Amino acid sequence: MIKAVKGFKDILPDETPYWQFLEEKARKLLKSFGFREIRIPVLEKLELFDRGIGSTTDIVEKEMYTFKDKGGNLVAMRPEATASIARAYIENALHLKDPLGKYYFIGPMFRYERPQAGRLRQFNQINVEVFGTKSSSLDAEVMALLHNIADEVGISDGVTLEVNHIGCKKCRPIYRQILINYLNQNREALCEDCRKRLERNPLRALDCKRQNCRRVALSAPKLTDHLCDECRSYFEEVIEYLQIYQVPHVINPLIVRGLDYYTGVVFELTTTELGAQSAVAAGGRYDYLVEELGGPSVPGIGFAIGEERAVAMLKNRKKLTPPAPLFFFAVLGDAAKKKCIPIVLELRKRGVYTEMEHENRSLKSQMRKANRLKARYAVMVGEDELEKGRAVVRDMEKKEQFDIELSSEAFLKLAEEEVR
RNA sequence: GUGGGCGUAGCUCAAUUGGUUAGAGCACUGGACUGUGGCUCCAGGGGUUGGGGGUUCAAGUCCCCUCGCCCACCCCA
Repeated sequence: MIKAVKGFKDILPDETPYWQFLEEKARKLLKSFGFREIRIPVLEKLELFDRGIGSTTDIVEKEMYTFKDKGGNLVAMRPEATASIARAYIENALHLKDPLGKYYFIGPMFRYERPQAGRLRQFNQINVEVFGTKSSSLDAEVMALLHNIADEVGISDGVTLEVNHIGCKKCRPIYRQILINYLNQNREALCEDCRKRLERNPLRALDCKRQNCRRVALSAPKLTDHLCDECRSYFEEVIEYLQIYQVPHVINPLIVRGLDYYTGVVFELTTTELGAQSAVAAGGRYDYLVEELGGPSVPGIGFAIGEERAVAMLKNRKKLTPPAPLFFFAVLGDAAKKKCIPIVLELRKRGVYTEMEHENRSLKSQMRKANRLKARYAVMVGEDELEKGRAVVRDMEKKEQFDIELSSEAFLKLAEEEVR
């Protein structure tokens, strides 16, 4: 048997209603917040992620699906969307055309990791990005959007929005040095990985999950205490605006992003419902990304929602089922079938979900199928009905039956009554 | 990449210290006065017990290898 590739999963029809629900709610809110959909390719030049995400990040170092195409170009399947969207923004000179710069994208990402609960090699994200504006109220608004999506989907009771500020080009290097000095003093207590991080990306030692490292991290100099005046007041404003936007949140000075392009405000939507994975969504400001990718000096902010994770939470609290037909046409014989097809077709054209039996099975088995599909009405048409030009309609819920004219008009009328 | 756990029917699971033709529930198909679902009853289809090798008179059960899945580390969405 040929099976799917490790870490790649089918999303079966029983599950897609949850995905549709999530995406519909998200799209609705995104639209009302003024975001427009953008669609980016799966494949990009490797260089984009190297420069965008950072060549020393875990994602780029060991998690990318990278290969040489037949033309000899080094390409990679996107491990995240922001770098691609920034590339599209630059390539299409959207900074000159689009006064808002608000985009969203829904699609799969690829990272070569060991799969486990809440973690796959192909996973889906809802990505939200704003280019061109740096403003504390906008930052709060973006988080408000995230909070509203969680709320609308019905999972906000299980999540916490954690916020932090990781400094700018000026103050981060200063803090970085202070942190390096502190970590060096506590070098003995750190795990091997964190000692490596010390050299390459000391901030990430702060969110190491090992006991000892956590202890060191907790008493480490706090980034928020070392922000420059500009960053500090900006962060204070963001927190103030979060209150005005009525977004529940906590400040967590240990939040760090794993991607190099983040600067300033960063945030995570976390939960305890997903095994070892805690982030349902995460994001932050990336004010130098566009410029670093060769574009104009344009700031940005965005976040990504992990759809699998959001869906898992949704499933924990809501039962969604596939749509059930309003009519199931149980036909006895070819003459009946031929008579019903135009009616079924007309109903479907009018948007009424209608099923019809195609195998010439017994009425009993057709009724069983109607029941299994949870059809509201079973419509029985056999020789008698053909003669009279009327169909027997059984209301499967009320267990009552009656007969109506065998015409699309009669069924449409019944369908309309059902809507009311 | 490193650990740990688990692989028996479509699904959830049984199968005494190794011991007859590997069972059950659910699901599926058909039937219970021939044109009526759900409940009940009856019957039926469906498994080279993940794969390979070994030990044994005898292996789902023990040993080895291999593959797969899950969980955790790590990392993150």
